[in-house]
Amino acid sequence: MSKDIFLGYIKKHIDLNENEESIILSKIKERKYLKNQFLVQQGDVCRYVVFIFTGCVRSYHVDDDGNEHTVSFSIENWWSSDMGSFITQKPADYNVQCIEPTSLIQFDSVLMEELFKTVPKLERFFRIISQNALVSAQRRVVNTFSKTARERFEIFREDYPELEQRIPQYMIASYLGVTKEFLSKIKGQIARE
Amino acid sequence: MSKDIFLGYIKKHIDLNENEESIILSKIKERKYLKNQFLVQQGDVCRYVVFIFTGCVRSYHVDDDGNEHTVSFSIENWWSSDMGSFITQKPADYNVQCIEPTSLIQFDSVLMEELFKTVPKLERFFRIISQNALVSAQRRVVNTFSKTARERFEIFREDYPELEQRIPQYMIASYLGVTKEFLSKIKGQIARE
DNA sequence: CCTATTTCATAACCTAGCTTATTTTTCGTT
DNA sequence: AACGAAAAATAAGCTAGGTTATGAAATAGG
Repeated sequence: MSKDIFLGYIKKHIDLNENEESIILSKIKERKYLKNQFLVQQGDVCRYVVFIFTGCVRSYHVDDDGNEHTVSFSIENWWSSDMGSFITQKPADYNVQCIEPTSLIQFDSVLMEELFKTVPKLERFFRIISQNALVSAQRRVVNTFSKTARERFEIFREDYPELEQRIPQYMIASYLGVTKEFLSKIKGQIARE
Repeated sequence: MSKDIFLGYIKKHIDLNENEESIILSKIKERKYLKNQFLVQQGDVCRYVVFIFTGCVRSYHVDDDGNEHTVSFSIENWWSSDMGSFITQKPADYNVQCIEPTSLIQFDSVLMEELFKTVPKLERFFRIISQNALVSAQRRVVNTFSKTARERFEIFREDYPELEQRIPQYMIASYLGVTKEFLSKIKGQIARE
């Protein structure tokens, strides 16, 4: 059952005894979203951190010129949120939108603190998760500065091989930090070789 | 005394009782580095996470073309490390170098786990710290994509007003993701207005 | 199955930022 | 104070990637 996937995921990073497992299981429940539904909209306060069972979710910022910039794609067994807004309860910088029908667990801040209180080990779990996410965000900054758009695209393909098929190309462009026209040009170049 | 600065910093995020405070105090000690000394060098395994009392430390990656890309500047009351290398014990992606004489606390992984075991609340502390760092790393990615070099420079000046005076300009350029020549041009433009 | 809308490809032209080179300024060392 | 080395300014020419525009292909809804 899909809740067990969640437990399994946690247990990759920390140990849980049976009691802790059952506490966690008792508190979480699955929720489904349709394609194109928003989990948060830029400007609203983000109320949830979610863990995804199936589907795909995109976080993106729309800038003053109306251009979209994708912060992350989140798929099976991964997290999503506007963490900055969730923590501070200030308006979100990002839209978080399902780009496929998506099933997930939704954690609001009350549930989150309740879980931390009853299963303190989860602090450790989220520490580890957050550190890993930080490491890859920093790597992305460096790649943006040190690699060409084409190199970044090739790295994206290697890092997320399945993802390219599931996501419209203009979203990938906005994740790489280039226009859709230029990504199209790059693909043309690669194909011609 | 400078160790108290550290406690005060922790207590901004979590509560500590006297016992926990004294455990922490008993385990940490100050260490000093000279200007230009390395805390880690790219390719070595990173053994420490450090908390800085005074001074300034820069983390930067040198790419295949020999160009430097600054990941972060860390000053008073902030952290520094190559977290990816520290966690995985794989070769570091970054150089971490003092750009001023620096006094700090050095945490190796043994000390870190010992602290987590004796003062489990510190897991929470580091979770919060890591989440905040993640939020600003993601914001930096978006800014890199959505703002011009000049705008990013102005944001840098606002975010870290004192820092510009303490750091050579070419390092700021490498933090903004532009060449030193182009940053110089930007400053010329701004001055001429 | 048909149409409307979204997505993608292609191409000509344009610009922010890079390269290379030279000069000037600042700073650490003696 | 004086010298050498590092840092910063300036400028001419260049390129990765953006803009604008148009048409083709794929998708989704009815």
